[in-house]
Amino acid sequence: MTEPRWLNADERRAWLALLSINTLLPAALDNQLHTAGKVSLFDYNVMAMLSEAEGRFLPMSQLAARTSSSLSRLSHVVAKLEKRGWLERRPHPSDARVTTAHLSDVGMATLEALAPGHVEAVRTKFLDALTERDVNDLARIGEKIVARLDDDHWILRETGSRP
Amino acid sequence: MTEPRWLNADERRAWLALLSINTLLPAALDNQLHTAGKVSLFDYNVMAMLSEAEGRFLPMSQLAARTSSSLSRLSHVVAKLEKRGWLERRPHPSDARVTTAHLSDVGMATLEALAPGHVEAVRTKFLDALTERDVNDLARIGEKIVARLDDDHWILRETGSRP
DNA sequence: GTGCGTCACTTGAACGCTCAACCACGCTCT
DNA sequence: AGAGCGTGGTTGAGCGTTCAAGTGACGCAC
Repeated sequence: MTEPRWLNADERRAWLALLSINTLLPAALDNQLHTAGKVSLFDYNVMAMLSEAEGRFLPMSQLAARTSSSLSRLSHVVAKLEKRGWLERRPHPSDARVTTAHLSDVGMATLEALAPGHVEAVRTKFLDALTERDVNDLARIGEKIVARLDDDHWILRETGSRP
Repeated sequence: MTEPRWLNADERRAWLALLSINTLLPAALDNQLHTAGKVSLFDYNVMAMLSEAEGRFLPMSQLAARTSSSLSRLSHVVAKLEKRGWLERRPHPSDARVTTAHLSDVGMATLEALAPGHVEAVRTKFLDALTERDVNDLARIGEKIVARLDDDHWILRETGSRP
């Protein structure tokens, strides 16, 4: 058994910072969304991903991929959002195994009402701290990390421009 | 009501990557720690922070600061770890309001047994994807974000990286 | 020295997430 | 046609987290 390679100063700084961001940033954004409309960051993201999809619907498994979540977690959340009338589940016409989640008009309206405040929060809690170069570096580094965690994550193929 | 400033391409890339990392990285590390010793990443961090403190103890509120957690969350977790014999809570000698959490010898031994595997996982899941320059950039950018979220976070004093 | 606000926690209930089990369907192979 | 396997999704139990409320203790004002 060989001696483990402990972290050096920079590695430790990077890791501790990421760990803190990891708990503080979602908490801050969750907070804003929850006071604005009783929605969690994850809920918001589920609806946002649907709103950007062709026809505003996606199979559950694709939606899970886009939100980096397990199918189980997504299933529970979609059930909750469906009860609120923001989503609807329908069987897939040609493959009876798949369920598609559709964003309803009410859901879309809710999302549009929430979006400006949310984007503003993303800026004030996060992006405003960074220079243009920082943002660019972070995108590059972040995508490297994502690739390491899931080498065919949808992010790595995508080219969009909205939240 | 003015038009919200939507995210540009790089901002969106950075934000989506961070969002994914945020769910994938803790999941991966939690997983390793849980199979190695039925411990969560947060549990591990609580013990690690205590192990690095003078005398291996800290007041609850300072421990909460070092783990970026709420006092409530910490209180529940410390109760759990205390039941396992890894921690002990004692009243502060001069201020009866504060409780100090002490890492026990058993807790320290557990931590030391877990540490090599955990550090290895931090490397393989995360640091190994990055060059030396990436790590440096990430530390710099990460600390900026932390500062924006909590302007006197302990991390920012520890590494002496502020004016 | 007596209020009164604040501080440092703790608690319990409600809610969310994870994990393992399960079901139904489709595909392939024989 | 049927067995077996993989895929897509759901469910419920157990556990973890959050939120709001509560408990003492300190400290300052008067």
